[in-house]
Amino acid sequence: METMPDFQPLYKQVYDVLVRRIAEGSWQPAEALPSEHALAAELKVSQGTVRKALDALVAENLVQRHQGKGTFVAEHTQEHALFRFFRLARPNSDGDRVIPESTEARCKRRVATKTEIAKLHLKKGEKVVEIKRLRLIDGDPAVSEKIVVPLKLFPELDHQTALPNTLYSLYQSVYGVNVTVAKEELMAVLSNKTDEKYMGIKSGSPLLRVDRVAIGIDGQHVEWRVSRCDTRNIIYAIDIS
Amino acid sequence: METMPDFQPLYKQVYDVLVRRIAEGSWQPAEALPSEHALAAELKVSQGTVRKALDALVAENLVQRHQGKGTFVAEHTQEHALFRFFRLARPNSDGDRVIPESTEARCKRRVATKTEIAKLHLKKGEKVVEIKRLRLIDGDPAVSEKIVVPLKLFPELDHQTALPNTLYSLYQSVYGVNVTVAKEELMAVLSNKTDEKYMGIKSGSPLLRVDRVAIGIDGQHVEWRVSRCDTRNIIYAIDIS
DNA sequence: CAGTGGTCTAGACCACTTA
DNA sequence: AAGTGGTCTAGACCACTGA
Repeated sequence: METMPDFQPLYKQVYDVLVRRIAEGSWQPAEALPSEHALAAELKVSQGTVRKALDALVAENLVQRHQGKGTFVAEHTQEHALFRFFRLARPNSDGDRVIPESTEARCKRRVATKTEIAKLHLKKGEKVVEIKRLRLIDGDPAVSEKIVVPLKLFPELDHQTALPNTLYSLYQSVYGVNVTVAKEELMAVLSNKTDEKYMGIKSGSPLLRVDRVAIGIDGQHVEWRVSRCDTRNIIYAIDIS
Repeated sequence: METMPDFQPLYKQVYDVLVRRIAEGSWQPAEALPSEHALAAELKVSQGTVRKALDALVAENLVQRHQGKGTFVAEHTQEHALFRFFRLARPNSDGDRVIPESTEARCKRRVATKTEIAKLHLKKGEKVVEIKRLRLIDGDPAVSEKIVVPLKLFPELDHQTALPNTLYSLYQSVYGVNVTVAKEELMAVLSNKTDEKYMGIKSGSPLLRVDRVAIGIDGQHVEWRVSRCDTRNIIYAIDIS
């Protein structure tokens, strides 16, 4: 194991190499990495050490292993890591998550408000794109979303045709922005005239207000999102473990 | 490694043994387990196998390792893992958690209702202890709690003098019950007469209702708890990462 | 210094997949 | 049958703690 400039554990070095290669796209999502033995031989370490590095990658959901088949770059574009950020479930569904279907969005481009400047760490006068849309569950209005993102991160986002049901995959594929972390604040509020108009809810009904700031891989504040949920149709489910 | 009735991997068997011993209280919280070598010798497996079992225990926060010192049963009695289960924060506090102080509790012992039988996986006619109490933040009512636990897990709980602010440490220290996992469902509701009476809230105000089932180390359903939060005083904060 | 956890190896064998 | 990941070992050495 010659040439060891750093003072990292070996498996950590192997881990770093693999992360870099995956980030560079050396292996396409859903295609297989070299076998553990092959990597061990190439990197001049033992299979156990490669294995430990891969364990970490699996824990972070960057790769998936399938016994007898191989190790694959995870495509967490779909389903997968998505449910980390969408924690809604039908009432009495024992926590099985659902993502309510979204309807046509209304987009606006404008200067950021004071609140938005604070939430997204913007400069005064910076522009944002605001997206409003409704989500349905079984055809009934369940969630109204207001999404605000910095225009500079997502140029022309407001001119995108047909926004996907979950924006985070669009952020990643079109703009190269990876949302990795989010901070949410939940509170109960009463529905107002707007809710009444768009969601068809009696005003004065209770709504669950979810205020989320999504944060990117470099710590940038990527998105501010306020969801107002009618918890008769959908609840917010959390597994603490 | 004789006598191997099951078909579990060795490290999993070791893991199970250790979990059982921790659950039985063979080692008190905050005291050290035998060393990896000692466990390996006793259980007739290699140190690496013990290590892998311990890795799993660490991942679940049941034990903590300290290089050079030893491996310790986690005491998530204090501060520590406690905030895993108490995710309340002051509004605009940037997610810094607080645990509102609890006031005098009202205890009752009675037969479980249908809902409680379902939530806690009880048998018909089984007895439960119901605890109701209010939590204050800066002297103002913030959360009302209804806690229901099986009497058989916590005999005489209703006669305990002075329940602690956080019950989970009592469950652990007095009854040897470790809460490791919880499932929560959040929804918005309107306050009712009872809320009005105890929390001094106008009826018709929005409340955040948190429905939690706490689950023990062996998967037992340990506690059902419904908290009703006045989110003007306190919000529910989540870090997704 | 002895004792603990942390890393690493080389090689063995098992379980699963695919051809 | 060959190739993959999954488990397991015995023993080595390193890094940290505390007497």
